[in-house]
This record gives sequence, structure tokens and C-alpha cells, in this order.
Amino acid sequence: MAHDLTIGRIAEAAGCKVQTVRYYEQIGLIPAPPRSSGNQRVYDDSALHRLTFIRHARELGFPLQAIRDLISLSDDPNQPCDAADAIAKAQLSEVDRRIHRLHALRHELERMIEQCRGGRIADCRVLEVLSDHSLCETDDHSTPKER
Amino acid sequence: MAHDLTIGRIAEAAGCKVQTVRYYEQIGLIPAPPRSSGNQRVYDDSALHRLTFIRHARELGFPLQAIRDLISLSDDPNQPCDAADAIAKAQLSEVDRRIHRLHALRHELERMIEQCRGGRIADCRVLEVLSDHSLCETDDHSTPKER
DNA sequence: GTAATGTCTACAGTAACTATAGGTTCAAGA
DNA sequence: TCTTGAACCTATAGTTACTGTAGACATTAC
Repeated sequence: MAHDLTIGRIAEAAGCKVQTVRYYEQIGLIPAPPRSSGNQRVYDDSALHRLTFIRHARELGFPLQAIRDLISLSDDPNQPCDAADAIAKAQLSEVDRRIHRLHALRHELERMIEQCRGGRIADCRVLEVLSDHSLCETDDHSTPKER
Repeated sequence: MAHDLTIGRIAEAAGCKVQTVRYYEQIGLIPAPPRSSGNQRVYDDSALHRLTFIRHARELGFPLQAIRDLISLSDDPNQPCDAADAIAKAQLSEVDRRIHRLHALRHELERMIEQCRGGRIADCRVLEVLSDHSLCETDDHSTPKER
């Protein structure tokens, strides 16, 4: 049984906005669906499936380009899956880097909050800690690429 | 002793690009510095101090608007520091959310990689896991605001 | 002195959406 | 059946926080 779905329904089912679905169509990530007599997009389950794939990968932090790669891989299922594996592995190490960074930041924020005890700005360590990088316990100066 | 610094030097010292410094000036986050006879920006230590403050806060994940707020707070050091505290606390809970999320994602990526053992795409679970949200162990469907 | 590097302005481009305006279509209630 | 309000349509502009490019001028190193 093929369900007919409106754009609002697949957006809701996939957990994103209607505009986002249209945007994905515009950039060619999902195919343009057929239209109803009143020119409204009509989706089927496979469209929902692909949209869910994309949203899920986005939630995992994959950039759209990586998702594009994964989709083109899955369109040709006789290739070895090394490429998909490599993409996932690269993503894993990126996630590890972010977790590591966030833990350091968390620690520093806690120190900041602890030292700010309702005094006056002039005595507030929050601003001081932010000003002085040497007080920071991480020395990771790299800028995260896709945040 | 007041050091004279070129834009390249303060950018390097603060760990960002030259364009980023000019961008911060453009949006009014740092004041326009005096120029040399050859029309090049000349910075002093206080400019470096403010830039370091901004970069450090950015590395901590503060959006520019929050940084703007913190700067305007520090311009009036007789206020109570509750506001700075509130900003830091909001940031902390945001960091906590991200850490939590990333741990779930990490777990899922590991499962994906484990299940992809050099077979063919057709048998590769990476794509399958990405397609099926129900296999995912987190149900957090929210989209992070500032990524 | 000259070559390489750094800086200048102005503007365009990036990712990944998000919002708005001004219109059409659809579904539900009176 | 009419109407009203929600959902849809296109097109375009805006968002955040930069990053890159072009073409010209300045500074530094050899």
C-alpha cells in the first residue's frame, strides 16, 4: 500500500521543516516528486525513507556532501562498502574530537560559574577567564570546521 | 610598553584569520584601530586583549551576540554580575546538551562501523542504520540551534 | 633594487537552513 | 454550499560566522 503524503506530513515524520524539504529538493538531494491536480507535492513512502535517511545522517553530524556521497553509493549496491565505512570512520573521529573539546569547555564554564558568586562585574571572574587564554586548561586552538 | 601590532600578528596571536579580525571590526565587535602612514591597521595590547577575549569565548561556543552582551557588561563594571553568570550558565547547559547528544551519536557510529566489515554495499549496515531511525538508540529529534 | 610577503578595499561565496510576501488549494465547520 | 483558516505554492532575501578572491598598495628580507 503506497501512502500519499503531503510535504507537511513527511516533514513532520522526518522531524524537519517544510522549507527544509523543499530546500533538499532544490539542491538535488531528493528527487522532485509528482504533483497533485492542485500542483502540490505528493510523496510516497520511499521519499519519506530517503528524507529520514538524510535527516538522520544530519543529526549524526554528517555534512550534506557526505550524505550525497552515501546516497550515490547506495544507488550502486555492488560496490565494496569500504567507502561507506571510511565516511563513517572519518565522522567518528570528528565526533570524538568534538566530545573531547566540549568536555574541556564544560570544565572551564563550571570554573567560571563557581567563581562568579553574585558580586559586582568588577570582581567577576567570568570575564577575566574569558579574557585570559592562559587560564584555559585546553590549548586546542583549532577552529572546528562544521559545528 | 605599548607594542605595535599588525593585523597579521594579532590574528596569529589570537588564533584566527586576518579576515576574521576585519570582520569583527566591521560588525563593531572591536573598535577601528588607528592606521599607520601607509594606511595599515595598528593595534595595541588592549586590542589583542579584546580579540583574545572574543576568540576564546567563540571557542567556548558562545554566539557573537552573547559575546556582545558580555562586552557591554564589562564596559560598566559597577553592575552586579548576575547577567554574566546567567549567560555562562545558559552556555553550560547548552554544552551539556551537545555532549549528551554526541555520546549517543558516537555510540551509533561505532555500531555502524562494527557492522560494516568489508562486504558489499548491499550487505552494509551503515546505510541501513542511517535509513532506519528506529535502530537509533537516541530519540532526541531536536535540531541543535547553533552548530 | 627587487622579489616576496603582507595589507588594503570591496565584494562574492559558503553551509544549511529559515523567514517573508503574496498568492493558491484544501479540509472542516455553520 | 459557503466560508474560513490552515496548509501549500513560488520566489526571494536573510541568517551566522566567517572565508575567499581580485586588484592595488605597503613593507620586509636579501
